[in-house]
Amino acid sequence: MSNTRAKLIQGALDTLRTYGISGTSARSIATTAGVNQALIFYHFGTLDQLLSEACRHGAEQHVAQYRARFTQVGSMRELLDLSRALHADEQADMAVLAHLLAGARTDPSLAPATAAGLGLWVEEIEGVLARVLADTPLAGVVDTGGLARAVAATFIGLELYGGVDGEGTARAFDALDQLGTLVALLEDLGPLTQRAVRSRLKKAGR
Amino acid sequence: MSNTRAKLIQGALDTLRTYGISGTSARSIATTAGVNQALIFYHFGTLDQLLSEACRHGAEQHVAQYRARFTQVGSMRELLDLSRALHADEQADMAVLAHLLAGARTDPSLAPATAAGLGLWVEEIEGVLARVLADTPLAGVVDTGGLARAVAATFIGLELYGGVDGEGTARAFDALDQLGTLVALLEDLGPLTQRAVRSRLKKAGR
DNA sequence: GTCTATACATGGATAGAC
DNA sequence: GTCTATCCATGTATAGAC
Repeated sequence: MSNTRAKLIQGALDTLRTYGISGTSARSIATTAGVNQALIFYHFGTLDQLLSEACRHGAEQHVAQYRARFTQVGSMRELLDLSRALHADEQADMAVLAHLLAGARTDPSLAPATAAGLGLWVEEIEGVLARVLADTPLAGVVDTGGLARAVAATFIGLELYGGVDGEGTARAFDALDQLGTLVALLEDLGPLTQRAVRSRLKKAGR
Repeated sequence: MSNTRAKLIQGALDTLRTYGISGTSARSIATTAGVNQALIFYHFGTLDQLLSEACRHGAEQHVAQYRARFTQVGSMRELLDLSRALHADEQADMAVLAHLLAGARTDPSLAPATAAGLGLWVEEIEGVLARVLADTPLAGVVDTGGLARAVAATFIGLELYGGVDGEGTARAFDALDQLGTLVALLEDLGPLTQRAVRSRLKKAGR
């Protein structure tokens, strides 16, 4: 792959993360990438297409980078630790996706790539949830795919919220930790209690 | 209050909700409001200030509109129902806040109003959580303020996610419903079990 | 308070030299 | 493939008539 293409894709990701969707333009990306602005249109045709390709590439890269850690997760506690690490990662991709989701409202051509990028994360999260929840009464009761989407959405929201209230965001993460502890307790229940909780969940479930 | 001011504030909210932050400009707002574009600067000075005032006004209005229903909530199940209603409300304010959060990255002058608007929702959610969780072992263990912020962030994320994947968003809401059922079960525990769960939570809590 | 007209900056995109 | 120069649309904001 051409060097300039790579620089532009990285520049697009950096610009989105740093300046948000409304601070992202062909000129600002070119400046960040240290590349002439006209090259965006030579290599990608339109700005949308650069952003779309950057989105796909960024998500693939970062998901691949975290895949090993995802597969290592075997408990609720480890999943919570990984979430904190993901949020602390300055290079993390969730902020990029958040701003592309916002941009997709004006520019629907961004929607497919954004949905696909988010989908990669959802897939990974779902795999972990299915594994971690398997030993709890929640297995078979809760839709892990839906829950994975909710978790991803929470990340998106927290990433944006962090931009205006860092302290509040930290408190939110702590609270989710505490809530996660509740689910973690389910892992330690004896088989008898497990079955009791499960039957009550199914009965109460809608 | 002047009629034109009101039209512009409503126009700003409608434009943000419909076209997102990158589709929101002085011209697009004026068109939506059916008002001359120059009047924005006569009445509000700058576009930022119109957006900030619209944010405050919108949040105040909608929170007030839902306050009665918030105070009626007495159980986890009722809280989940209210969440669905809030999301189904086309006029709802969360999408506006989501796009202002995205815009605040470029234009920091938007941050205070956005944080304040979100704060109104957080306050309301926190009140309900404190009430609903009081009868569960989570009381005193989980920080309701932090949890309220996490809930608000989830709404923000789901609102944006809904723009690119409506079906996925519906699944996410269903899954949260199912997870909420777990917490709802805690309300029905006998006092003895309550204390047992609580002590294990405190022991496991970080 | 409201309108028209306009100044001026920024943004997407292209032409054509190298 | 890359650069300079430029076209043209859109955006914020202001001046001045009404």
